[in-house]
Amino acid sequence: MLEEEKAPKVRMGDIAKAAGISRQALYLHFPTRAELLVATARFLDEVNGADAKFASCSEARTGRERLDAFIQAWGGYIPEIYGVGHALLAMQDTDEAARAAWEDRMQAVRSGCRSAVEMLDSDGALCSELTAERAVDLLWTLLSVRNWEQLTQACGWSQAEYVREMQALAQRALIRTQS
Amino acid sequence: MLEEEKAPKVRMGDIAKAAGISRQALYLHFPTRAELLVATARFLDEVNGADAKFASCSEARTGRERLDAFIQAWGGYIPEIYGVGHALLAMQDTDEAARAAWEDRMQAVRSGCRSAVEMLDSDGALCSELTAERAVDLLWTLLSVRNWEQLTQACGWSQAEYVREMQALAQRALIRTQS
DNA sequence: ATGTCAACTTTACACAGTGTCAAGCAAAGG
DNA sequence: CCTTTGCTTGACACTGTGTAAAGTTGACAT
Repeated sequence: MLEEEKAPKVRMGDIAKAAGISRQALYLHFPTRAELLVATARFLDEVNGADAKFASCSEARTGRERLDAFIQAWGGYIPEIYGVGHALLAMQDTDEAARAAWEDRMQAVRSGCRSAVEMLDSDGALCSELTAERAVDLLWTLLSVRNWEQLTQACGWSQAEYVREMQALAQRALIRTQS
Repeated sequence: MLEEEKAPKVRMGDIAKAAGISRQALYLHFPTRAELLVATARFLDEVNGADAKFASCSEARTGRERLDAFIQAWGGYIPEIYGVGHALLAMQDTDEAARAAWEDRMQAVRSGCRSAVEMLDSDGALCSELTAERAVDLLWTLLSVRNWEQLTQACGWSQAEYVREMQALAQRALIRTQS
């Protein structure tokens, strides 16, 4: 349901109905809407084998390979959690639990960015205008779910285009030009 | 009030109280919360001389100058409308008027991006890996309010750093490397 | 002085969605 | 047979938006 266009408008009652139980029964399983969404996100991670996808990144031997692999993995992962993510993002301002849950996931992405940047740095491949920390900030921002949303939704990019262009952009943005 | 941290939580009653009138009187002036916010945005544009700031971009003689000038102008403009913008963004999913109003403003930004990219292109300075359209998509996304928010809030960049880094990034991202 | 109009006030209410609470029912299992 | 578990139904509190109606106040016109 969350993937069907209007994620934030899926109400507790809708979910209950779809599950074939009463709205109240839903509250016997999940204390709040936020926690239901968070649990859904965790469930999706498990089902989709999220860990495995990201594990393959650490096999990369150069920083550049790692950067590409990470963008591929994360970029391919976004659409799978976008439904839940969107719903969670929509309640950031009103719900502390939702904020914390999302923040947590984003910090995980950030540490993925950091790994790639550090590997680039130790290869001596990091763009000379950037410190490692600043490069992490930039990459992390480039790869935000909102940016994916804008590019694939508003700009009409396909998933494959997104990954390809983002890899190319990240290289121009972060990697020292050979000279 | 909108600039004070928790923009989306400013309610009609809060505004009325601050204005020294009753909540109902507010509805005599603005039919809905969304329209009040939109009117506020327009008002801020006027007060801050938004047009003038962007007009100076078109004086640039090279694409690169124009790119820098546009990022400077828009980047400097974001903090001025961020309060209202944030409140408007927060109600995108629930309020069609808010969505349309924001979309409208963002299309204006996009056309600023397009002007800069086209000038770069006609200078022959556009990165060879990019079509003009794709460059516009990228620049527009790079300069999103959400990205500004993430970099200045979550990453702790100062306004000056944001502008400087964004100009540098845009150059690496869009401009053909001299070779 | 009287009338009228505009801007506002107070009070009340409809509506949506979340979350709480309490009483009851039905099937499973010692 | 009795208890527990998982549910059901129904009612309700709360928040915030927006609507509606009746009353007040001051300015200004005749």
